[in-house]
Amino acid sequence: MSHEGYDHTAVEERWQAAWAEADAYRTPDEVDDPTYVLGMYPYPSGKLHMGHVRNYTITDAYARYRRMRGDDVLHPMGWDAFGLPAENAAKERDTNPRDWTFDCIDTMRGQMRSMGFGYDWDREITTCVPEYYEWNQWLFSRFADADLVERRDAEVNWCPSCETVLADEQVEGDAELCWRCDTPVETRDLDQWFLKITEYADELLEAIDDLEGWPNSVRQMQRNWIGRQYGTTLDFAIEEHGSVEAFTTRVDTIFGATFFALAPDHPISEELAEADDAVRRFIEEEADPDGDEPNGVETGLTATNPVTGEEIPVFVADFVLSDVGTGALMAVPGHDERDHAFAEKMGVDIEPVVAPEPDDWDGEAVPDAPDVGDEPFTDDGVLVNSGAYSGLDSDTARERLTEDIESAAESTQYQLRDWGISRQRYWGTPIPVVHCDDCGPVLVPDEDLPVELPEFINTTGNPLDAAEEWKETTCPECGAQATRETDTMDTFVDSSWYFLRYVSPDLADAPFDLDRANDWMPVDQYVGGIEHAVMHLLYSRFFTKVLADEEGLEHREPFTNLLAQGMVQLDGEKMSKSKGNTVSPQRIVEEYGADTARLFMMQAAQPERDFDWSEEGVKSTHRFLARLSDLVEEYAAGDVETAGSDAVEPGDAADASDSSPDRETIDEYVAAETDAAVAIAGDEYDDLTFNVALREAQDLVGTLRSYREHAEPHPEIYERSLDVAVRLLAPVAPHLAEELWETLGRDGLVVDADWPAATADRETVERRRRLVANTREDVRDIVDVAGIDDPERIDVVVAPGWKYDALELALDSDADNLISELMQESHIRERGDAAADYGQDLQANREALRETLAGDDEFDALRAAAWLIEREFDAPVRVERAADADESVVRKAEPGRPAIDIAE
RNA sequence: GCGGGGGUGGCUGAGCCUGGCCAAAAGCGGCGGACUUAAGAUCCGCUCCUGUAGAGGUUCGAGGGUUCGAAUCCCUUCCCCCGCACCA
Repeated sequence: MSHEGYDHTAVEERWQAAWAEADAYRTPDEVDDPTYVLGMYPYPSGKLHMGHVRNYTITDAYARYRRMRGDDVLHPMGWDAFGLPAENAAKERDTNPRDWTFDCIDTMRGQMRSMGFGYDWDREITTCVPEYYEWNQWLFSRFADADLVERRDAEVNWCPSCETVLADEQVEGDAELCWRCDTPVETRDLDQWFLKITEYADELLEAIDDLEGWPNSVRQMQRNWIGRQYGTTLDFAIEEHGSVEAFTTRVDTIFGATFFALAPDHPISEELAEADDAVRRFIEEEADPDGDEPNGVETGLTATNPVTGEEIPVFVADFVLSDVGTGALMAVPGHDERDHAFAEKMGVDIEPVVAPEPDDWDGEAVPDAPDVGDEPFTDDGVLVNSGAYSGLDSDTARERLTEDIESAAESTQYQLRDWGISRQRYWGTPIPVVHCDDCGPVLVPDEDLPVELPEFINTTGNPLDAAEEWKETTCPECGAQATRETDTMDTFVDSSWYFLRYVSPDLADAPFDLDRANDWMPVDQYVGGIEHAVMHLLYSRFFTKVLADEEGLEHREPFTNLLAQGMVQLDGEKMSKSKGNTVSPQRIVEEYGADTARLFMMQAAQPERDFDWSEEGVKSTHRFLARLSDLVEEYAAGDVETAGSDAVEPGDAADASDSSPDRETIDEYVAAETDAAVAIAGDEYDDLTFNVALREAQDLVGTLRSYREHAEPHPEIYERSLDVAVRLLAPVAPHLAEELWETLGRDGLVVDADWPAATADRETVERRRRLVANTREDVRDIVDVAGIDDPERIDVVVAPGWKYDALELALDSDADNLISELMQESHIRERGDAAADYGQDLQANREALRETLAGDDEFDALRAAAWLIEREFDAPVRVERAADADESVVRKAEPGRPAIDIAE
């Protein structure tokens, strides 16, 4: 037989063609509620990388598994095709973003096909075509109808050289340089379009609790991001400037507020800067919000504490951020780390007003004030030095103070900001707005959508600004001359609802077919990188909720189960182009085949864990597939001697008098292991723990190889087991599985085959395997320790029935004296000393006793596995019942542990 | 700092939820053997220490604890990774 492996290129191309021919992955519109399996669609950057391969292998394997289980499956793919890299690439190559993007898509689609990913390509979507992005515009209008769109001034990163806005991620280093041209980035105030995601902050936060199919890490990251905090707003009067609102979560510490601080860009700070040089100098030169050190400048003003009436100094301080709370805070150095540090530096008073709650506190007494000179006390406790509020616990004090202070009100703050979607770029969805001198910004009417992108103009700034002809239009309201909005949308808008478009990708009069979406959504299993934990996943949840409220979608969450897949690393480091430590999927496919790449990745680790790419591992996987291929080909070619037709059927156990392990017991062993593999692999595929499922499949193949080597396999059992092994591997190695399925003479495609049926109780399987493994190990130990070079015969003797009975009794019994209880059973008592000895063993190990297989089951299991021992030691093995064996040997046998006697 | 996830034998990596069958799967690497003219592939073993009949000892980051019994449960501590963060 050949050990060259198989011709993976030929096999893979052949079955890719066959699948296409058979339309194997098509999900018809008529199906009721398919299992929706989705991988995050890629940005078409040019080529697939290993991260993509892993991501899409996971979804593909799961989709194939569900299909074999009989589900209708929806498994689509598309392209996140808008984005700045296309503009840059177009400039570099002197082409345009559209052509470049479609080239990339063609390449990547081809690579996906060569990986054997089974997508319904009839549902392919591409976000950069007007047929898609017109619905971004339409949705923008619906959001506007629902009062969820706002245009306002915002501060953005601006590169003066590229003349465009940069995302935060595109500003590099502490020096804040443009990622493209290393120009220092400036901030600019621009009119920006926002989607009011904060309107949904509470629901987005609270519904996280019910996302039980999501990893905790992602759930927690979203909670942090939304950052809801309950507290109190209240006014401090600043002389000459009136009242200023501050937000605090610790109004219970207000008696210890010894100064007041304003953000450098707070309106009052800016006002002060005009008159006060020191303040101006601080704001312009010293303030360093990114530094560790809190800096500030005294304004000479005072603020009035609304409770105590005390006048406290007002500072402008750089640790106060204008976008947190109200940009102004009451500072309590006795009970806040940062305020403490600042007070020490500026020489402000530090007063303790909360004491730790004493262990034996009666709920009323006022404890001694703690020493907060060196360290603040930041926990809740009992109020001290707080007038009438002294002696209250922090919680109660917060409630009362919020009630009692006239300007105070309970207030909830969020870290989540509204979503600024304006981008001053070409390659995105034009925001469907026209600016009219008289009417202001006006939405483009639905019937005029889509607003299509004009031809790309290679220019330094925003090409849309340069598209004079395109820009000029008329106002939809008054008909006057007007100009188009030149901002395009953040590409996260595209991806916030693309999973709905797959339901009806060609629909011309709505973004998605509502009835079908109601049936098909939510996505049952979503798989993607952790880098999207917040942005994409939060925006998608937001869109889904808005669509539920405004458009009749009957689902409020888009993704039931989420898997954040781990990274593919090389030598413990993330693969990246800049480090040059990438492994090209294309090379792997050429060298070893797609099935090898897929199988290697899936068996290397749990899908959510990082793992190291290993060329050795790939080779090993490749050899495994070659061995499997050989095994099946050789059988199909009739090169395997199989037992004749007079062979005993499985389950038709050999008669008990025949105690040597015969061929038919081997058949039983193989049949049982096959059932076990099916049951376990199925459970594990369900849980997406492909690594464990595949281990079963690989072990089964190993067993079958031994079977063929050691015995003349029973034709039906052998063929069924080969058939099962092929099907267990089909979700992950689909091409070779098809090839071997055909070789075995099966009808149809394995992709359409049923998952094999088998009943096996996992616990029993594990006990059986454990018994066999332990027994083999014991034989090895004995042979080794006793220095037996060439065993002549090995006897394995199962314990007598009464010991199983005694064990059973011991397990059930709660009597103090087990022995007397056992001796009440005449069939045990009559064993005399042996019974007493065993009884004592049981008594001594009372707590550690474990249920074993029944005696007959142990006998059968050992007989079935005897061939493994024979093969290993090249000696005949007799598996005997106690009654048939020598008493001196039997004595050592216990349930779960047969006696072993080796003759030299 | 807060939150999340980890630390297992030469390496990778299961096991931990649901304690005993765990000196701890599997793969890789290493060693020995079979096959081969040889290499490769394949197959059979070994791979913490001691041991002439299945035993004993010491191990799962460290230290305590619970338990008849801990890689597994609890507490403390150290280290690594990820996310958030002068967040009022």
